[in-house]
Amino acid sequence: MQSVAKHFRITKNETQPIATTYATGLIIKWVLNNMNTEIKPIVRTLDDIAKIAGVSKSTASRALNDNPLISEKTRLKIQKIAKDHNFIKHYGASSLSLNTSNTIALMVPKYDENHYDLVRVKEDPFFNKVLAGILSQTDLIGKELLISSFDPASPVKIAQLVNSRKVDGAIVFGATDENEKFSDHIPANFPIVFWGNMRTTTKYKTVSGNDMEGARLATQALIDAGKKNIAYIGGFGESPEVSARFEGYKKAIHHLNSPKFISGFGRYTHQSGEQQMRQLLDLYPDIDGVFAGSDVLAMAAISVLKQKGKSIPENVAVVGYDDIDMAEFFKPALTTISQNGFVAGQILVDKLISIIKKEPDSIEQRTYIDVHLIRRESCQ
Amino acid sequence: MQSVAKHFRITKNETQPIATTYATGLIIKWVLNNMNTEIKPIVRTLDDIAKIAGVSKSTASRALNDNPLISEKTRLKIQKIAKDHNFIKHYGASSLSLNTSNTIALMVPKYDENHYDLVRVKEDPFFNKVLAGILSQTDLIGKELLISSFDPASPVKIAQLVNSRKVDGAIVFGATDENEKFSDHIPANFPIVFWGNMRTTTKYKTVSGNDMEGARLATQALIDAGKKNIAYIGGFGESPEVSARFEGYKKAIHHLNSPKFISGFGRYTHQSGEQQMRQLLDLYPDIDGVFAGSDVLAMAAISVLKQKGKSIPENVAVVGYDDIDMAEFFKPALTTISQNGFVAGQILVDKLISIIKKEPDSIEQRTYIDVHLIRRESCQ
DNA sequence: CTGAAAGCGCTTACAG
DNA sequence: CTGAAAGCGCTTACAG
Repeated sequence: MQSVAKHFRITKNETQPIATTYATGLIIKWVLNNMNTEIKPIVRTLDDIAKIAGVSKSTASRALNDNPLISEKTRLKIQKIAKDHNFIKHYGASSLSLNTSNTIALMVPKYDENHYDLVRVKEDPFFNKVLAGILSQTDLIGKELLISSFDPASPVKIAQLVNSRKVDGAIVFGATDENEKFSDHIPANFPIVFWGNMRTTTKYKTVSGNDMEGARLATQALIDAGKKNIAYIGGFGESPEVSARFEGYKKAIHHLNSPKFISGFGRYTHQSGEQQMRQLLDLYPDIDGVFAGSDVLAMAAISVLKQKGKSIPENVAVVGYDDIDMAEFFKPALTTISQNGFVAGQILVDKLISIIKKEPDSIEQRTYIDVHLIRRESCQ
Repeated sequence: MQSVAKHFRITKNETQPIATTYATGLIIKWVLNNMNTEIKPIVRTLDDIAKIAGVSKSTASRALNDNPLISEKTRLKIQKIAKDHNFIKHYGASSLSLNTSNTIALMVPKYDENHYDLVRVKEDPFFNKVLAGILSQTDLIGKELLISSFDPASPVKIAQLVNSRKVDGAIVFGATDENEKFSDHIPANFPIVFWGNMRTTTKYKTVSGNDMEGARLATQALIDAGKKNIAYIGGFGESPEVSARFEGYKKAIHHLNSPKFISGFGRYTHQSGEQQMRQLLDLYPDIDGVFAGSDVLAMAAISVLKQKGKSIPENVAVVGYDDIDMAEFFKPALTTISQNGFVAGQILVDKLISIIKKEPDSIEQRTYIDVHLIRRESCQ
């Protein structure tokens, strides 16, 4: 059935069977450690451990799993043997027997709507923070993390990964649309949690930033700084996040003056930010405040404003969004909205675990992470 | 043995056994789809598929694995049945039988030497690019990726993950020291590849940037721009990368003048860059060129130089390293060294797979990824 | 080209 | 508190 090679666990060096001896019922496999000719037996399976300890593999299994049925003496003895032999059990066998993987998946979009390959992973600094939070939390609770890309146009891969029992559930990034593809392949009670606001009210559980509130805070900061003609750049319909930021801006501004805004099509690029700011200044030369939907856009806007001879924040105050690392060191340092991505990652893991464990009481449909205004030079 | 719940694959909705019928030897499990009361049978195992197709599970297994023994007619029939029933095989069972995981690990350091938790994941934009390259390549060759943190002081976790057969091998980030811990737990022929230069000549296989050559190119660009008093900031011993960059600088400069450098202790922070630049100007006021070991340091240096009334690049030219996204939009746009992290990720995967497959001919001990000079305003 | 059977290495209900 | 045995769902050498 299996090849001979299979009987030798990868160990310190190229394993090489030299002799097979039967002693006290235990098959001892000797291996030539070809670096320093040190010879050591290989312990591969629970059965090997059991035979060394002189117990059954049932007992060995229970001992290693801290099953209270086993006496402390026996348990400690077996655990010591396992440790001394660097025994580690076969994950696949465990997973087959228990029908659980002890692993969750992080699914990242292979393409976004503009077909940029893995752009979220490659270019979004916020992704790093969330990933770090997810990793930290999975580590804390003793789970492993699989990371995999998927095509938002055919999310069946997510369902397959769970159905194969390779993972117990999935955190899904960057799917902002609950399209038919999702609804068709993935039921509402599937062990899955989304990062981000969905474009439509969705049946799936989500964790997201509070974009509306963040945008309101940002705009309010401009109002509090005494600004009266406050514009918005960053688009208003491309994604739920963008829509929510635009709504937050309008909410804060409605009693002041009519909204001044420019739609930023496509991505949140520096180039687009410069172009939007120029158009805005042409249309409304009396602007004295700008809320930009991202820090990159804010920096682009500031560079245009400076070119036009405006001083920041005296003539025009600017507030960004995201609090990227650069925001602090930009001249002028950027006032912006910060969301704790690390905490978001931790919450995503906890929420997914609750869903997997079916703890309906503790699972809210929508979880929002806090937003904070970081006040720096560009608006104070 | 197993609970009843185990017999119901997670499916469109909360699974709920309604009746168990025995028909033509096939146990048909009916499930009430409680959203729309649609009723559908569940196909969980190869055996189920085999019975529907009227073949043995041996044949079903071979057909789904495209085994050429099976006739095309039978194969297509079985594959269609599997597809129609959204059948996906149990990963753990497959893994146990084949003793392979079809998965590789990406190990990231939980702590660096200064005990910053997951700083690499959280703050290194280059990590994103490498991760995207790794993901893209594992996807291409049909492997999955597990990402896990480890404590560099006890890398036994890496060996355990491989020995449990949860992964077939590992890409290790951010371990720049081959300390005894590594040597003790992980043999030279272990299926593992490191990102980065090791501090000492190591027995392990590595992929890394060509830091010496990058630094030489950067310094040469300053020389080519006619600069004579070229300084270096960025430290010279903290890590192999930093050492190599310092060496590259010295190599390019040796015929020109005596090296001028400041050690940057600790992390490559903006604050540290400003401090180093101030010290350097105090010591050598006649500096006309600066090679900074990172773009962040270069930006910090430029901000200090501007404060001191220097114009860039006329009075002092500056070259950075990394080509972070911001480098292009900084004023002045930064001349810098670029390494293709995405390609590095792809190479890491290919190299690890070669190691796993034991293709000694095609595996070089050290692989260096290309470095390029990106010429922008700060040095031209 | 196909099938019956053994095996992969765990876990655990059952019996003692 | 411990063990023999069955079972998890695959794969494949062997026999036909």
